[in-house]
Amino acid sequence: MKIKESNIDFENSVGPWLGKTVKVIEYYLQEKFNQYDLDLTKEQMIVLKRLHDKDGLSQNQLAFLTLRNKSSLTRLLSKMEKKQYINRKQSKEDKRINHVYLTPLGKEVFKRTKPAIQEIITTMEQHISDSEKQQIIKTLKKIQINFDSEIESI
Amino acid sequence: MKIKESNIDFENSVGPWLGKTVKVIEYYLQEKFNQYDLDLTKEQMIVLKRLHDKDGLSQNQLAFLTLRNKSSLTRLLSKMEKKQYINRKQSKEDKRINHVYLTPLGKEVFKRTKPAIQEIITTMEQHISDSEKQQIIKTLKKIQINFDSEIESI
DNA sequence: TTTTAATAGTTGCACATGCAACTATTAATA
DNA sequence: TATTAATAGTTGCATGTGCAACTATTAAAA
Repeated sequence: MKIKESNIDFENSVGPWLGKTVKVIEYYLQEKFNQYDLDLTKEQMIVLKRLHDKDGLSQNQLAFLTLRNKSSLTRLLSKMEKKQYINRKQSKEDKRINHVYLTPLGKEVFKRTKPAIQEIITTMEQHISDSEKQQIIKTLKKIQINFDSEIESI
Repeated sequence: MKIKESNIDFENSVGPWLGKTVKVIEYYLQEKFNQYDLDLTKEQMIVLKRLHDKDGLSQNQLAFLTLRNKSSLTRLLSKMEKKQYINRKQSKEDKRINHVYLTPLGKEVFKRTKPAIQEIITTMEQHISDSEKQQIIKTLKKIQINFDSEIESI
């Protein structure tokens, strides 16, 4: 008689599927950027996008919006500043704060990402209906909320 | 009269949702490992898991299975070897190949990850029905296939 | 008002990553 | 068999990451 094993069904859990999917997307994204001769990492693209939405954000706000540690953002910005995509300006009201602005070059580079991004979205969402798309987003939101409420309760 | 803008709906695309969800999961995962006093990164955990499934894999196979570059795996293994979780043995049939084995310590550490992993899965899948779970995995598979066929055709 | 907190950003440290060039070894071809 | 090509793994280089300690500045409390 075989005793039931209490093995964890890690493989059939959602986690690994998510992880792999994201890896595939990221790989393809970088590929596209290279095809379009964009001197840009996906992380830097996200920063450009946020600044395009709202220029002059503080580093803190930018770190929050792009879901990264402030130290990580500091270094990301340093590289982008060296490439002349952004610049920092110290706030006059509060000297602790740096406001971050897109340069004309930064704006132009962001504009040039658009067709690449569009292609990626098109590729990704092939054969996926609109309701299916809404459904997966709904589930992803649920997962995030599951963790959020868990983390807050610590 | 307002002309329709051809802006990309990046925000409502599935990509960013996936990215954020994975970030949240990874954060929580590392948190749990610390709680359980596991001297382990999530990447190292995945290697342990693969070796637990099949001991003695080559580095090449392991890199493929864990979805990473072989150079990245080399360094991951070096750290794990230093921590005595694994060891490399050169193949006698083909001296280019290293077989990777779990040490007793590695096995023990992997065993100790199980409750942590179980908690994460439980948290993650709260309020998510089984059919919903099957649905999201199905959609994720579709996305992967979308990219795979795109990449192959290059 | 002086002292103490909190906040914004930077830096050292350790980790993880992909690409391309490299070494050693094995397989394929001339 | 000698030469060439392919393969497995390592290393240099540049990138990105979080944590904790640090500086400078501002806000709050004694």
